[in-house]
Amino acid sequence: MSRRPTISDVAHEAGVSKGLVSFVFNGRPGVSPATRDRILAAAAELGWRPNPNARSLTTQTAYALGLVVLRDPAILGSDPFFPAFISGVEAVLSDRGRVMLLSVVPDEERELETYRKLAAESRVDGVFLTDLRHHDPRIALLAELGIPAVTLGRPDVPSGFPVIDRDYGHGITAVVSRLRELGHTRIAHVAGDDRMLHGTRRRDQFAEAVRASGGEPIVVGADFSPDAGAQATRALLARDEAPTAIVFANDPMAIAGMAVAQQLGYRLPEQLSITGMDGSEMSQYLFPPLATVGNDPAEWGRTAAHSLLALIETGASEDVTLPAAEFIPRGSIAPPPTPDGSAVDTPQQTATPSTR
Amino acid sequence: MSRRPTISDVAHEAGVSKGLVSFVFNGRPGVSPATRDRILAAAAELGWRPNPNARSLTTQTAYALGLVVLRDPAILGSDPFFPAFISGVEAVLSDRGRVMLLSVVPDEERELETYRKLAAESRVDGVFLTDLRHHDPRIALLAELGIPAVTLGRPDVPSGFPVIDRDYGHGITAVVSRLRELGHTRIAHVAGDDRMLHGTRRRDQFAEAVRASGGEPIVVGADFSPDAGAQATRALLARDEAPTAIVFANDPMAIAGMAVAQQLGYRLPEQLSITGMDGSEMSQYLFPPLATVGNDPAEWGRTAAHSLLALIETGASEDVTLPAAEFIPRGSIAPPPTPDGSAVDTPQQTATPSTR
DNA sequence: GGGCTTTCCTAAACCGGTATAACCTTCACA
DNA sequence: TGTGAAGGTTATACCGGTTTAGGAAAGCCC
Repeated sequence: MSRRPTISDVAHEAGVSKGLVSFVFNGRPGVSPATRDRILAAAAELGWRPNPNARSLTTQTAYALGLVVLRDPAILGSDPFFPAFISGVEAVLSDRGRVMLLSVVPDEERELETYRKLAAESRVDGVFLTDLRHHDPRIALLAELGIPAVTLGRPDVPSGFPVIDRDYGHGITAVVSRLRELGHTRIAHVAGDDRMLHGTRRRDQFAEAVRASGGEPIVVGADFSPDAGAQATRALLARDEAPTAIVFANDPMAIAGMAVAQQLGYRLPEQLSITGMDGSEMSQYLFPPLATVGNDPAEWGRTAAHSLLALIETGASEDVTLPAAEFIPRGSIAPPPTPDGSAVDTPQQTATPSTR
Repeated sequence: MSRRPTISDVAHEAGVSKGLVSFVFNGRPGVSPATRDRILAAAAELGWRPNPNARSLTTQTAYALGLVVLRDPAILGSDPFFPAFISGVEAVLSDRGRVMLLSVVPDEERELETYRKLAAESRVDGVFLTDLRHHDPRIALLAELGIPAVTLGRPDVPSGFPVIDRDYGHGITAVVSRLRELGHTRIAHVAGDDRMLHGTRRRDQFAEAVRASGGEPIVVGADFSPDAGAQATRALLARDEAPTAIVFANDPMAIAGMAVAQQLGYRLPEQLSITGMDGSEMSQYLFPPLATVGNDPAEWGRTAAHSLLALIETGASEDVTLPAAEFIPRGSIAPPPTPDGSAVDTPQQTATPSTR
């Protein structure tokens, strides 16, 4: 209804000048305790809070952090990372007087344009860089624009920004070890998007883990989407020597892969072991429950937010390493089918008569 | 590196006063075409864009819209609605000079506090109200704060805000009809969160559809989370007269429900039909593919954004009805098991010997 | 008691825009 | 030829804060 109170209203109410009110709210010394209390009381009574837009003008601070998500809208919904990541960021921001500005863009051109716009309009004090790509153009752009940033993962280009990272290879190695222990020799990987750093890294870590255990990695490319995951699974299972275990680069692909295998008549996990990555909430509610590698997006969010705020407020730029990713074993893995038993129990044969 | 250009820089560069530059960028008449071009050229050369913070001061506009999401962080990740909704909103906003401000809060207290803060700080010009609850306190609060809003769904309390809605009952009725056609008589519903309007509405629409077709609805409460969906499914299948079809109030619960049934030894869909709601991307990549009711969150986003902008910019407040929700039939439904066949093929019996 | 700090406070400029009143030309018209 | 209107432009106040310079009052010292 009535106009929002301003600093002048508070000053008038407390019988002081605007400047003093500002001093109090910025915790600056040189205000007597008595007046301080009077000002705080006046502000509380009027329900006044400093207007960040006005503050921005003089402080050259936007009181906001940005997140620009480049996503094919089609596969956006199946990715469980962002909502949890954002809630982690928010948990930190809510007490720090900053808000989060979110943008979802369909392609790289719009993405870079969005950063330029945020910069030109002084909308944000810093940004989170997620889903790092190879030779990611955002790093140089943000450096040029002078916008502070933190990267989720270590870029493959020179970057002065703090890095938040986690040893994900640890979990991947554990997956492969466990599968080898169970007796699997033909272990395949359905990889994520090759343009993304964590797509190829997970692929490399998988390959390395398999080789380290004396095996020969089988890898087929995909892009983190359930659709690609399903196609890759179909291709793998159509091979002469089909793998007995498939390690998917994320949970949505693994879920789609499980469905493809089941449709082909595979009994899971007896005839095919499957694992996912990223430890989505859904994974434990599948049948069989999906073994996966934990990731904790909310922890990424909290940590990234702390780092970014530290960088902005104090200039402190320190890399943070999150705890190594842990393998979460569940019912979707088992020993491979025995070679002799496979004759009577070939999945494709039992599958053929099925109705769909 | 160098200071961001200001309107004065542009004015100086073009050899005119600040006012004229402002006129040009606000599309006001009374500027000669020649000067107009000169000003635009100068602005382009300097890469200048009006600073929204500064504009806010005089225009009393924040150039931002807000979305406050109240979510138990634990179930945040499994909900595919928000990412797609946001991308729909963004598609509209990106050309309109406004950004989206996102907040994720863990409880109602923080939620309301967040709205108050956004208002007191003039952070947003309007907000989206999603996940409407019974007697939703946000409606009155926003009216009191004077913040424009649009609601996704029709509130059960007096509200002057525009309503974006979709006849979801249409899809639910289609689901029930189809199941009845197939011969199901014991059709159950695993309901969503009772505190949410769409939780109870879907439940009511289900019950009504079943009764209209001459049946007796079976309903068990849940809360949209996979965990609750799994528990509800277990409870239903443990009944003496277990349902032959289960209609879940959203896809994540349906996925969890499918897993529970499969774990109990049910062959899907022959022995149990299952449907979801909200038409998530994942649903089609399951086995069997999950029949569901479409929803198109991105369309909600685009529409809500248009409505909210119209309300803010022109005061136009018109309700919008999206196309009725359509049933998406898929492989997860089939005729119920025949009563005679059920003796030899009782799920629990074949399940018992299974290893886990 | 005069000079010097210190403490507490105010006035005013400033941030980068918008909005308004006023000004100067130019031109049409009587 | 004087007058008024229209078109194009500038000067300036203002939005709601922060920041700086400076001033009044009180305290300290010798």
